[in-house]
Formats: sequence, structure tokens, C-alpha cells
Amino acid sequence: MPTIYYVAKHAGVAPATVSRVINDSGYVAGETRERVERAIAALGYAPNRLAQGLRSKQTQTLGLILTDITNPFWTTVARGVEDAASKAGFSVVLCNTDESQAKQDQYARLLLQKQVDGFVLVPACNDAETVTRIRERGVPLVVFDRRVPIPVDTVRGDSEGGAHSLVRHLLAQGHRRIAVLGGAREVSTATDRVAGYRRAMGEAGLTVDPALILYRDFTLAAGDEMASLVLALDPAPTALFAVNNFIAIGALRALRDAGVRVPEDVAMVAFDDLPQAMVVEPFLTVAAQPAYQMGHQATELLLARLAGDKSDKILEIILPAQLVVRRSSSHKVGPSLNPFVKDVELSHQN
Amino acid sequence: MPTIYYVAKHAGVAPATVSRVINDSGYVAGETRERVERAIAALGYAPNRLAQGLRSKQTQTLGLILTDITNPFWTTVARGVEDAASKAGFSVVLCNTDESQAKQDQYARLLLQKQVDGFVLVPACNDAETVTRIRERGVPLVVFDRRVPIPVDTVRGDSEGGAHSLVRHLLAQGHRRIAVLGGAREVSTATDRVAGYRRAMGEAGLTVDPALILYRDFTLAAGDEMASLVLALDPAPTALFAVNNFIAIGALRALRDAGVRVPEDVAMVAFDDLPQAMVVEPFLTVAAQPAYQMGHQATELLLARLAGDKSDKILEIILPAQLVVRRSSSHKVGPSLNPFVKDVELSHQN
DNA sequence: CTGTTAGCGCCTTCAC
DNA sequence: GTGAAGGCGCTAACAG
Repeated sequence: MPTIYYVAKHAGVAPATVSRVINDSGYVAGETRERVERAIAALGYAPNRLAQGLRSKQTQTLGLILTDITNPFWTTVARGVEDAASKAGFSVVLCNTDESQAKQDQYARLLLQKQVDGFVLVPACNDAETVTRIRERGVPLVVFDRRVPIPVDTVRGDSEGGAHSLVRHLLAQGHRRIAVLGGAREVSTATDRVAGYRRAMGEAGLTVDPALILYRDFTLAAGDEMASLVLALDPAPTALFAVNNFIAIGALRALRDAGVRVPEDVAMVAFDDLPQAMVVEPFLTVAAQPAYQMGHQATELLLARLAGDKSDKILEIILPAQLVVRRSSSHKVGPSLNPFVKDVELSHQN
Repeated sequence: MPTIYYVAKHAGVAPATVSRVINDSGYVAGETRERVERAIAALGYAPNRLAQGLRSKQTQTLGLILTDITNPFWTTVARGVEDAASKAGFSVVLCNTDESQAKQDQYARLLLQKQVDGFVLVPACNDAETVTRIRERGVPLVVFDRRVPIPVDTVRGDSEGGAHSLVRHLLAQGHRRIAVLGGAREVSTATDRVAGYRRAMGEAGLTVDPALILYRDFTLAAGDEMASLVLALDPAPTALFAVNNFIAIGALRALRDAGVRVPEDVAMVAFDDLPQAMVVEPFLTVAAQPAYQMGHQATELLLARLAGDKSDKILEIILPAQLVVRRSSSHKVGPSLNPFVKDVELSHQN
């Protein structure tokens, strides 16, 4: 492993000059630069990033902590982060918490020790501990997709608005009894989506039956369980709103096993699209978040902070979710049995 | 940011003693250790990994370079790697090459500069350059899933055998005209799977129609294109073999658009399963590779090399692919029109 | 069992 | 425009 000293000797210059060439910093005469570059090539020299980082206090590395690397939504986000970072000469270390706060905190500590320059964090729960730890160390941070209870730079999708669109769409199809298959109560995306549901129901003059709102977590198994539960209710809901893609798939599976057809017997909508690549025939009506773009934008915000944008304004960037109407909600329901229910305006786009 | 010196001063000991406590190396008296631990806690000290790595020449970090983070097969592998690594106190840096050799080489260089202790590499193509570069630096390396033209530790699925099972299964269903929707010609998994196809056909006494073997790449678009091409042949194949999951989905989509039913009009099998989470109703007959386990095992091999297993034996670990028969190939075809075709033994399991 | 010394590979200051 | 010196935070080697 050649070091900067060997290169310097080989080129007949001082180590500092080699450093200037590597980092394109300071003045180096054209001829000197060439000599150094030739020496670097001849020796196959590559700088040791640990030493660079130790000395310069910058690692050109960002930490990305997310909750489920298995979910295509998050891998798409990761690509957005990665692309934005590498465009700026940064690399990304990706960590997967499995929705566990313990793992999240562990990874945050590790990355801090590795001296990453900044964080994009998808918090496993509505808790400020990890965020606080990172900020105490003075490392820039953007919270992604989920809210935490303290003010901090954030990039997220419009969970409330997207849910509102989905439920309005169902209402327009004639549904009145709509169940929510929710995620973890401690996660803002779950509660915000329920809030959007409530608002849409309220605007339609409908009262919400609490038995129709369930909270579990963002998994297949939870979707399966919640779907089975609400279908056993009397009267059963005519439509289901799954607050994420995995819950939706779990629910669809439960419905299939129970011989319940979608959309003929029950309609279904969900938050988060499944990527094209996973599905032969797109079928679910969804509120699709611009995952890639969100990741990209969060990273650009982070890089701006790194570049010294010390404006004390805390930014909260909220990107709209797009309503995509497909077959799973295409079955119209007859006029409500309840004559007191107001009509809602028809609208398939938000 | 407290350093080891502050901690030492705070505890009234020398920095080296603090180091001994942190790393649990050397002898430290119980009472001293406690004092140091209290100081660490009081100051919120955490060691700087850059400095540790620079000094000790070990980063406790592995590099994982793979070709498509979007594909659930690879994210599952990544989890296997991650779990095996963290059990041993290593962390993993994941890099996505998008099947680009240029990106692969770039990431290898970067990780080398970051002084990772070892690599798990999924080569983007059948080329030894990256592998050679890594070995020249003396960094242990396990090649994953695909072969490269030089001998090196490898963990991979049995592509040839899995393809053989799939095609035998199709033959047992009565198919004789079977098309292969192939991946990149430069990637061993693509060519090995074609080899398995050829062997199965040969064993059944069938000659292979070269028009039925296509090579593109491992994407949806390629699957779509290849399916359209082979269906236009005269006579058209009665069964399709997609050499990976994404090709299969692309092909299924093309078939749907063309109004061709699976399995009634044409049968379909594929290499690599889609994870449960992605599909409501498992439908495709596949040769499933144990992705998680493969990642785990590759990492354990790598860690063994790191731990000093310098046995010069180069290991090539080949894990079997499991034939999973589902609906997409369940339609039997009548006796061959060609009376000279031999019967093959019936067997649904390999 | 603990302290002292030296240096990992690099970059930043400051001279010249 | 270039070189010399010092130190980033830590651990290995050696004393004691």
C-alpha cells in the first residue's frame, strides 16, 4: 500500500504537494501536477480515506437509516438518496432497523463513530431520542417521511392529504362503511392517515365507527389479521383502506382465502404503490408517494445544510401523494341505506 | 467531542488504559476499569472509528457490492450478509452497481480506500478486473452467485441444476417446444441456466431450436420483448423459461397484453422466487434459491478468511435451487405431435 | 497491571 | 508555487 510519502518521493516533491493535487486545493504548477499524477498512476496510489477523514474532519459520507429494506418503497427512496449524494461526491451507508428503535439507536451511534457527515433518518417511532443524540453531536440531519415530536428538518409525503383523497374517492363510489387497516400507533404516518380518513368522513357528514379503525404494524401478517377482523363485523365494511402496501397485500391474501372478491364484494385502497416491477397487473387503487424524488430531495436539503446553509429556519417539506385509481375500487355501491348521509362531490383526482 | 485523552484525565489514568477498557484488551484492574467506565459514561465518550481503523488497520466493516437493490432477491441476500456480519461485530456497507461494470469498479475502489476488511461481490459481468484489483490489495473476497473467469472463493446457487429441474418438469408436463428468455450473455447465471436447459433437452432426446434461446438482460423490459418475440415464432413454444424473476414478470405482462393465458395457452417457469410479501397469490413455478442463507454463508466464509483461515484451498460453495411447482405450469400438454420424441420420466421434485 | 512513546496516513498551517 | 512541521484520535510496543 503506497502512501502519500512514496508518491511524493517518486515525483520528487513534498507530501503536501501531492495532497494538493489529490484534493485539487491550493496552487500547483502544471508541470508539477503532471509529475505527481504520473507517480500516482505508476504506483497505483489511492488515498486512505480514514486518514483523510481523521485529519480533515470530513468523510464525504452520509448515513441513511431506514426501517425496512425489504419494502420496495424504501429501496426506491434509497436510490434517490444515493443518486443525489453521489452527484455531490458523497457516498451513502445504508442501515436497516426493522422498525426497531433499539437497532436505530445502535446504528446512529455507529455511524456517529464512523464520523458520517450527515444523516437521513426514517424514525422507527415517534420519539426524539435518536434525533437528539445526533444533533447533540452537531451532525446535520433530515428526518424522512415520519414526524418526530421536536422541530427538525423533515421531508415527507402528505399522509393526511393522501388518505383524504383515497377516502373521498371511496365515498364518491358510494361507500359509507370504510374500515382502516392501520399501522403502528406510534408512527406518524399511521396516525396522519387515520386523520385524513376522519376528515374525509367528517366532511361527508358521516360519523366514524371506532370499531372500523385498527392499529397493528406495517406488515403482511397485520394486514391479514386486520382484514379478517373487520370482515367479521356486522355490518361488515364495504371498503378497506390499508395504510401501506404490505398491509394491503396481507389483507388481499386474507380476503382471497375467505373467498371475498375485490372489488365486487369489498373495495380496497392503499397508501404507497407497489413498484411496476413487482406486479404483473396493477390492480390496487393507491395514494402513490414519489419515493425516489423524496429521497433525492431530502438528500439535497441535507447537503445544503452541510454546505453551510445555517439558516436557522427549520424546513418541513411535504410532497403530495398522487391518487391512482385502479380496479380494486372500481365497483360502485348503490345509494346509501342511510338517507341522512350527504352526497359528496365526485372526484377521482385530488 | 471528547477524546480518549479527556476520558483518561477524567478517570486519572493513561490513554492506553482507556483503550484497553474500550477494546477489552490487555489487563485492567477491576477498580480501574470501573473508574474508566464511569468517566466514559459521564463524558458521553464514543471512540472515533476512523482513528481506530487508521491505527489498528482494521475497520470491522465489510463491503457488499450487488447489482440491483430493487430486486427482492438481492435485498434478501443483503439481510443474510448483514445478519452474519453483525453477529461477528462487523458492519456492512452496501453498494448498488445497477449491473454496470464501471460502477462496480468505482465502488470497489472507494471501499478499498475506506479500508474495508473484506468484500462480498456480485460481479456485474464475467470479468476478473475488479476481483483482481481487490486481491492485489490483499483484501479477502467472496464472489457471490455468479462465476468469474479466475479461481476465487465463491458462494452461488446451482443455476445449471435448477434450470435442469425446471425444464425436466416442463418436459414431464408434455412440453417439447420450450423457449428460454435469457439474461445477459456475459453473466454466468444466464449461461449456466441455458446449459441446464440444454442438458434436460438433450437427456430427453430433443434437439434444441436455436431460435428459442434468447439473451437480453435481467429486466422487465427484456422479458416483455423476448416473450413477444418467441410468441411470434411458428410454431410458437408451448412453454417459456425465464431465467430470473424480473424477466418473468415482464414476460407475463407481455402475455397478458397479447391476450395469451398462462398456463392454458402457454406454460411459464422461472428462476428465483418472488418473496411472499410481493404477491397476493403465488402463481409461478420457480427454482427458488435460498437467498438469505446464501448471503449468510458467503459472509461466514469471508469472516473465516478474515479470521486467518489462510488455507490455500479455494472454496466454491454451490447451494441447490428448489423446484416449487405452482399453477403457471400446471396445464398438461397432450402427447407430442412428434412420435420420435422419447418419453422422459415424470418427476416434480429434483 | 499501568504509563510512556511513537506513529498509522493525511491535511493544514505557516514559512519561504 | 512549494516545503517543513505538527497533530487529527487512537493503539501497539515496550518499560516498569
